[in-house]
Amino acid sequence: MLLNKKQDLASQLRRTKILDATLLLFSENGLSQLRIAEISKRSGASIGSIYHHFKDREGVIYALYHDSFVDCFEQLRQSILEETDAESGIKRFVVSYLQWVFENPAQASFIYAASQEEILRRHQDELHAFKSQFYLDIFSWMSPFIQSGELLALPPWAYDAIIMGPAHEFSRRWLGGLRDLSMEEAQSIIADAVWRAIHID
Amino acid sequence: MLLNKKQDLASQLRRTKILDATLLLFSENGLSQLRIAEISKRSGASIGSIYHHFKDREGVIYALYHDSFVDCFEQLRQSILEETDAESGIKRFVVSYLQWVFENPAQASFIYAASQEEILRRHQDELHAFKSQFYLDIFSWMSPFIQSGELLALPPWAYDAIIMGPAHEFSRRWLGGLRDLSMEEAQSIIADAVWRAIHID
DNA sequence: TTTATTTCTAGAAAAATATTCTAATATTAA
DNA sequence: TTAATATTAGAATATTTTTCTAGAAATAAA
Repeated sequence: MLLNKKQDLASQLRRTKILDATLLLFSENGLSQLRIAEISKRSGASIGSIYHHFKDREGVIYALYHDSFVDCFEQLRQSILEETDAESGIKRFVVSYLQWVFENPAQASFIYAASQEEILRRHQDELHAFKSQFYLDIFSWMSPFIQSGELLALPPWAYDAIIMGPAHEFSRRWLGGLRDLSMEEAQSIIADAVWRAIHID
Repeated sequence: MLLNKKQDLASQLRRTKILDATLLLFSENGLSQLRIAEISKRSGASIGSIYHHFKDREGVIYALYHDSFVDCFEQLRQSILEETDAESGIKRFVVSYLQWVFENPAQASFIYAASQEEILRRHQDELHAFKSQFYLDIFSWMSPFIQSGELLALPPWAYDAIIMGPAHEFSRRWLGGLRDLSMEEAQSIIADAVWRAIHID
């Protein structure tokens, strides 16, 4: 009753076209120059249609943020869960994130740009729920290694800062104009550094 | 001929009042809700006066970004240069940054928010010059320790990611609503982690 | 099938906001 | 004292977002 109706498909397609145009325009001119009228022109959707599907400008931005975000997190979650020892898992996590950035630079830039906006406050609860589940999964993977003394025992917030901080910092710079830096080299250097920071000999 | 004229002082004062109001309004409603008309009301400066001093809305944002940025970097530069051994220096650097964030949360938030904007592209050269000088100073401090084998020899970009990444990641979260996390605890945990990541036994 | 209901589209009208412009005032230089 | 420059003020204009109304398309009900 809910799927595969003509309207659903058309609606989904329109939504996708709007978000595709949005990402493209963001890549060209940045978030603050993103204009509804431009999205309309570029996507072929009327202004009314955009507002119908996304409520307002922030709604468009949030939808694209959300989709990109979920895509990235799912890849990360899968990666780490495939590994069975601490060192491979932690390094794979870092490498996978950088790989996602490498493969999806526009989305990655968009996430960083949008995450600075207050937009997210409006959807705080939904985002928080998603992130919480994600961190739960990661934690339950790490937990045995913390118990066994392979990984440092730290307050929960510290893992994110120590494990993901360097990759985020590098990504922001790589995306922001330093794309000639080798992502492959960065993956190995940063993964090694994180491992030194987080494990116990 | 250039200093202490009545006009310079009054002008400086007005500029300061505009930027103070801007920071306050940003703290209350975020960057995207920052309105020139509001800044005018809050600061007592007319709209014309704001445009006279800052050219346009982005000009106001850039000026505040620049001032905050310089303040932070100067404190960091001083901190590390006061230290004479590798471990104290690296740890002091991380701790000082977190301390600056702790003491200037509004400015810190503003820097993170503004750094995502394309605004900075307009002033890229000026910013780049300032940052380059800063990194030169930091590098020349680190250099002997890299030579002597106390610190890892890495490509230049890697130091920033590894040393500052965790502090930035923590700061963003702390500023974004987790202010009950102990900054003191974070300083020690993160400084230790960075040291493990960057030194050679 | 016919009719009613809901979803979607279109773009003009309205509201919100940024920017420009002109005139007046204050300060500095000549 | 006079001319030139810097600053202020806020109305007028331009840009952009958002709302609104009407109609088309799809679905559900009869």
